[in-house]
Amino acid sequence: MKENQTDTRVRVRFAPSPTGPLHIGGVRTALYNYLFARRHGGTFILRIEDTDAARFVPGAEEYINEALAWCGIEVDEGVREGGPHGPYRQSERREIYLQYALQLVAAGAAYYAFDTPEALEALRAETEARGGTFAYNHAVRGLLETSLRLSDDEVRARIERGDQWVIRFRMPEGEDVVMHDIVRGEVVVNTSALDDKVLFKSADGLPTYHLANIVDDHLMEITHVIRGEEWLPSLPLHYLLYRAFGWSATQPVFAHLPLLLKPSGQGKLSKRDGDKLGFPVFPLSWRDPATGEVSRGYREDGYFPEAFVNMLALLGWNPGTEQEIFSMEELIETFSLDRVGKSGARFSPDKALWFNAQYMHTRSDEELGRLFLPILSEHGISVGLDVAARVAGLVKTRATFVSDFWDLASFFFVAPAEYEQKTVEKYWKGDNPERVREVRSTLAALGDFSAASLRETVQGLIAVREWPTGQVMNALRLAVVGASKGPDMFDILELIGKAETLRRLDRALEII
RNA sequence: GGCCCAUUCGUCUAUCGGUUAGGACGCAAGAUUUUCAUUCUUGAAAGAGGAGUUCGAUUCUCCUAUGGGCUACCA
Repeated sequence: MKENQTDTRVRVRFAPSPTGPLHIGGVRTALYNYLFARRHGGTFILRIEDTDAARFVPGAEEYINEALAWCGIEVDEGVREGGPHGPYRQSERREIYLQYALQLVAAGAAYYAFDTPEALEALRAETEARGGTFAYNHAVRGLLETSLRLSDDEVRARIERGDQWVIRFRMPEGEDVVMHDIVRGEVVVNTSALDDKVLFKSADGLPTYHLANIVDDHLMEITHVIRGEEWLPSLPLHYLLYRAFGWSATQPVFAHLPLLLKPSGQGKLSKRDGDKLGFPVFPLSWRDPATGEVSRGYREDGYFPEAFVNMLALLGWNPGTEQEIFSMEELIETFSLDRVGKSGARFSPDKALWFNAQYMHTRSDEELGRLFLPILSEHGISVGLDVAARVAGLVKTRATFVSDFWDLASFFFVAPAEYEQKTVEKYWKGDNPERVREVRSTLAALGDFSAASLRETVQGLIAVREWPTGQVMNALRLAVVGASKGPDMFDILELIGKAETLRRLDRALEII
């Protein structure tokens, strides 16, 4: 694959379950699939795996679409986009799975089981009471109500009279399955440790994940399965299913991604973590339809999608160079699965902040001004885009989020209501108030109130009077801004204008 | 419990047997600056432990420890 960088046959899929909002681990999986597809000129498919009706959550599918779109991950084939291998929602493909399950039964690779969930539960409890661990496997399947033991007539009769049944995979005994994974290398598992997984259930007429996944990946001609490490334990089953179907030759290549861990390192990041961790775990905010509980999202927290994607891309993958800032295009050019790490990564909120600040610095003043405008109007400030953009440009190196702008720049629009005590003590002393008074009268006589002119005038005055620059400038800043912060003084003065400047100086001279 | 995966600074990571173990975030100090930032420089900070293999192991093998995943008629 490394040599063959463009291979239009590359087909990858992101296959989430609509059981709630996608968390950042899921977004990362989608991103890696997308990058891999684009890198090789292949196709990125979005397949909705809704085979568990009980866990379906309204709005989850829309959320997935919106989250991917926000990240700039474009779907080539999917529920919305359509495509030659549809439908792309498994609940709409239900007719196709049973025949495949039956094919496996006919081949002796699977069998009917009539045990009720209750009976199984009782068996499990009984085994555990004896200190054992229950597994539906080669050791017990011969004892249970299955087509392996029952006669064909009995099986047919039970099905016809409406008994519930499932089809289970007949896991071979004592066989070493040798698997290959792009990120992990060779993995060997002996089948004796595995159980007979349910493939299809009559109760809802739907397959389980394992069957649906293999059948759909085959039918959709998926070439590479890139998914989370939590799937590694079921890889032997999947290998065996491909073999039982006779599809081993066209079986996809697998890559299991390391998990994203909680910042504490204790456990994988989960949907339920919500924002209990002090940072969002979801790309977009989410309102739980059942509880009404709202979880924070990166978008609503003010992250730029490019920064979010950049941060996520580097969590588990690295280019092998020291470059850290990547546009989507650069990621596509550089991404490769063999540079994906093996160990789980803890998510670092600090690094996410840093990434956003980096993107903030390179955003144009105009774009930031546009984002600043609604915040200004929330504060009752009505100005043009040009002013908002200029102010944004002056404060952006101090900000991580656009939402920081107001705190950093409110003094451009509103005179200080109070003066920071610490700064008053430090700079509003000695001759400083008198000096400010003199600056004030000089400015009052000044015609050209541009930053350049102001700089020349004030610095000229300071030089002539032989004042200590820092003292005067800081006293001036205190009077105009109210605190010891902010951009260049002369830029501020130019922006607020002559009248407002004089007003603020007068007020400071009077009050402080 | 069983099976599987992993293990380099606090965190994300580089290293494809020989390096002063590199970078980034965060932290500390300094420089620049009229303030706050930005930026730049510098610093502290790591190979889980034990056996092997080898002239030589962070790198290969094994054991232990620790962490994680899976072990549903969920995905």
